[in-house]
Amino acid sequence: MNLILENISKHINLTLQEQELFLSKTETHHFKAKTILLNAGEVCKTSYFVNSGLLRSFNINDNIVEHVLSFACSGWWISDMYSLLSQKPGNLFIQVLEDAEIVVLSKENQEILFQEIPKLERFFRILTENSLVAYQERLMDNLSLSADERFEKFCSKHHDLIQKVPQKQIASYLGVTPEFFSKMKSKLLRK
Amino acid sequence: MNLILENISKHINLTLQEQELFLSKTETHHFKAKTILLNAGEVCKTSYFVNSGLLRSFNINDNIVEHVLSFACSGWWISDMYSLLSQKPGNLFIQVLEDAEIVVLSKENQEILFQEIPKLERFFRILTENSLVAYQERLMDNLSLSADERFEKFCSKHHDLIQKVPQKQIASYLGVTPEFFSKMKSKLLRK
DNA sequence: AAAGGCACTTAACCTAGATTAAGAAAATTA
DNA sequence: TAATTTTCTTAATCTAGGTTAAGTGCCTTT
Repeated sequence: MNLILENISKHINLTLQEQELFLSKTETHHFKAKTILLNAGEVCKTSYFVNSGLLRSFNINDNIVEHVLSFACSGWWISDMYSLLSQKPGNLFIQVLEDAEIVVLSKENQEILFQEIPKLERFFRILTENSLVAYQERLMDNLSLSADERFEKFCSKHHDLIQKVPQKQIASYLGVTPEFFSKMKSKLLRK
Repeated sequence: MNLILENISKHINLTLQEQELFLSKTETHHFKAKTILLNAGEVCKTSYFVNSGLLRSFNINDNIVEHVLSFACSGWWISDMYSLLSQKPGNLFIQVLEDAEIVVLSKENQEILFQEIPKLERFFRILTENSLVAYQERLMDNLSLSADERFEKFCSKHHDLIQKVPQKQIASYLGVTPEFFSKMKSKLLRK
């Protein structure tokens, strides 16, 4: 079965016609690793759902330091919510880290779908709620935990990503430098 | 006009009957400063909308250090989203900082309202979206800005709160100790 | 009005994590 | 396959921000 429909069906029930309508408003594309799907400074027009492969969103500070906001692998959505909602230029990049099959949903079509299938409003509300809770927790972790603790939590929560993501990007996600991350990791391994 | 209805009308249009129905499902209460509305470990059953006064949510680390997740003054909602959504015990406290008039909306009634007035689903989706965007930005700020920079940003964004909130709590919100905050503040004033 | 407790300040000292730099290993590309 | 670029490691040094502690002033509560 289709991954994105499976995903939706966890929260709301769509009829077969609604499922077809939904899919007809999306496009599925393949992208090579390193492809930039969204540049900082652009207005974000789409949400991306990952069928396979791996993506990340990040910004660049003072044209030097990258900070990873999120990773997205199979079954996850990714976008620049600020820019998508406000339709103003954002400061996030969205990049493919591993060759990926992506379902693309434009903002226009999303709004059409909200009209046609009001239940979808509920689905995206729930998605957004879960995302909000996750960001609140991550913020509190950054306020209250040491780098070690954040790393351990990341490991237990995102075991799948650790194999795939270059560690400098995990470092960035956790809020430490690659050098410190390396030091920390070898310290933890020695135990 | 009623503040909460005014608030809602910025995003969706309710008929007079719908407005009445909405209000009939809420309760308005007065609370004294220092009142705890929600304790860590409890399951959160309600959202709070602030008509007047000031609230905060925070957690306590290792039974010692408080970390402020959010403030809420007139016109803002506050709750423990994790606990409210999952109906599991949360780890946030919600506390009144200044005598407050609060509109209380129970989860049950919120769900009844979603049935009766499906448009409300849109309203709460938008609220949640805006909140998500704000937390993403705050997280990125914590990853990429120095304490000074976060403080300046806080000042320009929440000028109203600076007068009202004890500075040790602003320090906690920014992720620094009260001692360091005091040092930082006097350094900035000397300029 | 006194007493006790908070909130804030200041200062000395400490440490988690940053910076710089240089080499080794792995992955891309030609 | 070699050449080139990235990623990762290690180590020395540095600093933003933490900790501890002592003192001041301001609310509460009685």
